[in-house]
Amino acid sequence: MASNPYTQLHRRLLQHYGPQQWWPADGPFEVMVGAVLTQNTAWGNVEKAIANLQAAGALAPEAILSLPEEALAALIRPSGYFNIKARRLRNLCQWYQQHGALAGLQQWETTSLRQALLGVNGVGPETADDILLYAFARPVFVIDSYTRRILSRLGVIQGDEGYESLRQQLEAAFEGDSQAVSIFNELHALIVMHAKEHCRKRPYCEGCPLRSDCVYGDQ
DNA sequence: ACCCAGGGTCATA
DNA sequence: TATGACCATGGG
Repeated sequence: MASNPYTQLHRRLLQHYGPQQWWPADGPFEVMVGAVLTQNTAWGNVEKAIANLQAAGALAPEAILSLPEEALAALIRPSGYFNIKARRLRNLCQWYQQHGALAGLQQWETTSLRQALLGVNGVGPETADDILLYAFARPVFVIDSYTRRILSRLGVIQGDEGYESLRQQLEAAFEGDSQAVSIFNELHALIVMHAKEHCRKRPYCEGCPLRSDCVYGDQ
């Protein structure tokens, strides 16, 4: 297996934090719901919203679609942007049902599935890739602001690359690796873990695997 | 009181 | 194509 800055980052983070076993959800559909709800939102708030949906028996596409949008919005209120996200959840559920739910969608090729997801209003690149990787186990790397930040700080990237460009760069680094899905799964999760559990609380991560490379905050 | 969080869309130039 | 406004709750 090739050694490059990305495989090294994966190794360093994995050794320090251990396997993350993402996505924190019960099944593919719940992954999809979480992917929409977590848009620009702290995960803790998403958990509350999902708990509300669960308690209301609304953690299924039919249930969500049968709910008045206003009622749906009320349930997901803790996750913020609740009016917009209620509409986005509905869009996603409609799309999901129209294409034969999980069984139907699983048969699509990754590229087609990605394009179709991006066609849903409210599903952008990152949300689509969350769903592809964590709900459909496709070898797609999720680029988020943390990834951009860390790679930029490590000097691996410029920082102003477009989403597609970055994604393909990351995926190329693991080209031919039969464990790509598993590695992409872990690396994205580890990057988020690293950002959440360590660097946000301290300017310099004491004992963190990125050491002095890891500087959060401005500049 | 301020800042940010596991983004995305839409209107404008 | 490239900015800017907007969406909104909750924790540090």
